[in-house]
Amino acid sequence: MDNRDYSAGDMSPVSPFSKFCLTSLPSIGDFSIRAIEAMDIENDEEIKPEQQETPPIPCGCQRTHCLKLYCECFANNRYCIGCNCHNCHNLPGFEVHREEAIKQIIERNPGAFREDFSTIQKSCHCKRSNCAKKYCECYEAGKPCSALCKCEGCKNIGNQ
DNA sequence: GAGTTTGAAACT
DNA sequence: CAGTTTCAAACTC
Repeated sequence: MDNRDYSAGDMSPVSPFSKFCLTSLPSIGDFSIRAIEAMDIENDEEIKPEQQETPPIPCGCQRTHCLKLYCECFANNRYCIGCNCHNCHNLPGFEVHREEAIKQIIERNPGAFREDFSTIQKSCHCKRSNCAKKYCECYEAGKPCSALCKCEGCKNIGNQ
């Protein structure tokens, strides 16, 4: 008996890293199906945004193949669906590339893809926006800046 | 729509 | 760890 994990459903063993992704990043599974469906209709202009559960936030990445955290889709554990990106590798057909990229990012920052990402207190380093524009991640998240932030001239201090 | 500004992410 | 560069989005015109 080999003790490799074949739970992915095909004949390929599941690496520890893949297993991590499958178990810790459940949204990938959901979106892989949607992404494949979306690929079939990518030229169909009749897509109705209001029918989609999660409003798409299309990226426009040009240089990163959507495999770095600069890409909003990739950073949120989503495949690129209906995006305006170029040479996108954040798609079901590039799993090897994706896994390698995710692995690198997790090595650098183990919390980068945490499932409860949205609940983590963000911290910013804004200097010029006064944390009053969406350049500021705290502001964009609708949360006041905290002691974790190192911003200057912060006006995002909640309702005071 | 083109160009500028911004700050996170990535890199050194 | 700090400084610098790269990047894509937010913003302005």
